[in-house]
Amino acid sequence: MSEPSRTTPATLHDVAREAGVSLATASRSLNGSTRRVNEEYRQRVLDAAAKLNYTPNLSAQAVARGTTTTVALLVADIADPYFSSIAAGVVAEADAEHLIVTMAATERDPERELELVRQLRGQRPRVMILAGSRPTVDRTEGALADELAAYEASGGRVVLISRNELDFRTVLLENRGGAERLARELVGLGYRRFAVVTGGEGLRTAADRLEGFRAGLAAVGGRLDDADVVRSAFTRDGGYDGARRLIERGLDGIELVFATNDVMAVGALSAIRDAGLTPGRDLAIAGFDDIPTVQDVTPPLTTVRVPLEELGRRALRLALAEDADAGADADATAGETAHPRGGSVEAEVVLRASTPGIG
Amino acid sequence: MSEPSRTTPATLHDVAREAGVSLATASRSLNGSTRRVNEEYRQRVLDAAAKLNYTPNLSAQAVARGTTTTVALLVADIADPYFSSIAAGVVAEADAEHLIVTMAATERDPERELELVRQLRGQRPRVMILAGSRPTVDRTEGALADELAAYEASGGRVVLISRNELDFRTVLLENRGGAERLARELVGLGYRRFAVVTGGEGLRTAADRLEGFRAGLAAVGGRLDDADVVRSAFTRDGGYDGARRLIERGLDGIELVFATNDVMAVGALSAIRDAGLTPGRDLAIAGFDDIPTVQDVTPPLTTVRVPLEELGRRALRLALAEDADAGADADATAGETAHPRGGSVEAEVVLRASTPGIG
DNA sequence: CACACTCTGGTAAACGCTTTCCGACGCGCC
DNA sequence: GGCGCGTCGGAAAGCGTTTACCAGAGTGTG
Repeated sequence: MSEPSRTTPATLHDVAREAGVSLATASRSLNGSTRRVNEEYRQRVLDAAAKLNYTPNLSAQAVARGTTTTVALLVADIADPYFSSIAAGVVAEADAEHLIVTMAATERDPERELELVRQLRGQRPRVMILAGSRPTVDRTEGALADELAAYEASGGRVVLISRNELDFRTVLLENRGGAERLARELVGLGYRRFAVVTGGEGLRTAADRLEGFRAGLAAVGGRLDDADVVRSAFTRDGGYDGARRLIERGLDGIELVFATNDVMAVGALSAIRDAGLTPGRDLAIAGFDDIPTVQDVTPPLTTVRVPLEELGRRALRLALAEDADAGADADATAGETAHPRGGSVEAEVVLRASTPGIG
Repeated sequence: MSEPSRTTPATLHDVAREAGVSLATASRSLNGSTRRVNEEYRQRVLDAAAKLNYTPNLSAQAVARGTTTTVALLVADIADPYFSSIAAGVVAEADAEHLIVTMAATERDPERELELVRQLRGQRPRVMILAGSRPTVDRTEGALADELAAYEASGGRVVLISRNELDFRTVLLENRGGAERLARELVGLGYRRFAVVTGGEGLRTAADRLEGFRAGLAAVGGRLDDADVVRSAFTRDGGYDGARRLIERGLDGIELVFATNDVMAVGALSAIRDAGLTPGRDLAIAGFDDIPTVQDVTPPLTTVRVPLEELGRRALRLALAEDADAGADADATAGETAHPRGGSVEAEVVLRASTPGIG
């Protein structure tokens, strides 16, 4: 019991010695090797490992096996409910697969994103998941694509979430379709004049949602003037700011403002209220994503539900599934054959009190 | 240009060969070694590395150096704004220190937490941060403590966030004090009869907040009957449920309900509204944490502001700082000497419309 | 009873790095 | 001109694993 509190963790070597077997046997007993080992030895090893509180050194295993159990996840902002929900999904699924996830935040900066990808590549993660879209035009895009391609060439798997601008496995969000249906439903409720508060710099996701919304309105006779599309940061404060500007400028008949994501919508909601208007009555509002919050604000927000956590799970599954998929030496002249897309996660319009029926 | 798209990432060996130098020189050129290397060689190595798109294999470095650049973060639930904000702080700080953070979710299950700690230990992370308290009484606590102690003995650093029940470095949240001041302020506004909706199973954080609240009330003559403390899950739905039960049972003079965290408060808010009451007027409500959402609900929630992201940053800084701190061989007979605490992050009462002045 | 198998332990060679140690070289000094 | 010293490349020994390969034992067959 006078354990001298050794300062370095037990190594496999220690376990082997303690159990009186060779390194190889110890290794074989402790992990799922194809080789069988005598039950007695096995037990001895297990006991020794328990006694020494042995944990395999993952780095060493990675080096020896030439493969890690890591998945890297890149999001724009961890505190944003959109991303944290996705992350929760990724982590949950990873856990089920005994994978470990490392996370980094791009802070919506393409340069930073590129930098992080480079850095994360050093981990040799099994898969790399990039969530959150980047500007539609962006001068680092080529570099990012190259970096990711190099990563895939070396056996890694890239999955993009809701950003189809690069040619990799992607789980798509039905941004366009969801927004289009939302537009139709809103017109069905009697709304005619719309405004949009959306993310700045042409984020792909925002652009798709806007486009879908436009298309939906066009189909059923809703009106959205270009002047009534205001751009701002893709955040809560951006939403607040956008709505404020809209109101200050004069609503001039606008009945409903569509914020291209819920955190913006929530900000917009507060802006509306702060302007002395009653959201829902004086000015209706709708968002996109269905983050948990929107059920608890007043009025609850009409939005387009996206199964965010499922999005994350799906992304990881897609990355892993393809391992089987890759199968034969698809390596050869695959050439132009696009990567298997992950299909699209469907979005569902959820009408709530923020867009009461009118007329 | 007929690059045959090699399938394995460039290794240091490749770089050395390409540059026409030895492994040692290549290694020395690419990382901050103490040894100087001839500028010409250095440049050759750098060029070769760039040309081959070389990224050092972090696992191999870890094995060779005997130390990683990883920090492990354990939270209860990634999608919960409380934890995701803390995580954002940890990640931000880690990034500044060129550390990589790996994240896992305990899902509020002590067994799972213990399991994760064991698993994560395999990574040999430089520091391990545990956020979120666990039940005050819990039969796995001893095991957890042992596991963490073993980890520290092997050179790792444990930091606990807002859970002082174990003897490790800790960033404390001023739960008790904050709640106490909140109670005083509320009584100052004219409230006398209180109820509390709090987390079940005796979570430490929840318990401290309740205790502080009680103490504050006691000091200034507020009334909180034991029967008016309802327990539920420490989540949004738990808050909803708790408030609902309270209301169904009959308010009987209760003027204000204090939810021991904001996500519960938000749930409670909805419950109040769903019960046909007007929050703030018929029943006031206050929370704790000041998560972003509470400014956007109606009415905005009175709460106790906690700088969550700072909490995360602080935790990591504490872990790293102590490296210097540990200094001499504090190893010896430190014995009862408590770990250096990280001090307490202060909490500030924020009064909002959900608790208007009365009387 | 020799022989070909199948099993299963152990030995040692990887894996991709870092770092210690050695030795070559250039320089200043007495 | 010999010698001590400082500088800097390279060879090689690790780091903690896994795994290819070998060897010995047991088993069934002709």
